[in-house]
Amino acid sequence: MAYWLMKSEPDVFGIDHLAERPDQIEPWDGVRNYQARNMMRDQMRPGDGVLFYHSNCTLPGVVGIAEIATQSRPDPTAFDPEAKYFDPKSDPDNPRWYLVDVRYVRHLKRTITLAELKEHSADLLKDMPLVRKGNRLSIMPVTPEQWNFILSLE
DNA sequence: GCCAACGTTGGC
DNA sequence: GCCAACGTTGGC
Repeated sequence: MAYWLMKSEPDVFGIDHLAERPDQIEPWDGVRNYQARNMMRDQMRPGDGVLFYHSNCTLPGVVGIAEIATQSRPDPTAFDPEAKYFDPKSDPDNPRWYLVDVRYVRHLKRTITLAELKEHSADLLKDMPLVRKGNRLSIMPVTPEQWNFILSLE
């Protein structure tokens, strides 16, 4: 079982939206970055743990825990000309983009802020892309050590 | 294959 | 709203 961190903008789709979904599950569509795609397509497995991160907001940070609910499958929004993330270069016979379903587990008791996590960017979290300047990766692997450490801050 | 231009992310 | 950092695109 592996661990991940997944970013989302709370104004668009935050942890509260996930918790309020029927079955508390949501397809993680719209990812259009190859590194992030490869992780979803090739490495994520049902049951993997997810740190749910809020980005582009007043208090960026880890706000909850989710889990991977399904194996990856092609992202249908890439084939839909009406969809925001339509990609004419993605062919149903040879899909370019993939998604997994994400299931809500729980809110954290408080937000573990990016500022707090950055305090550990020289030691415990030094290999985590999240705490590096200019990082834009929306999905990243988390080691068991990082997972345990971050949640110990709760 | 190089690289400038462009668009997006996301903290602040 | 600003802007640094970065990924992608497309001309050559």
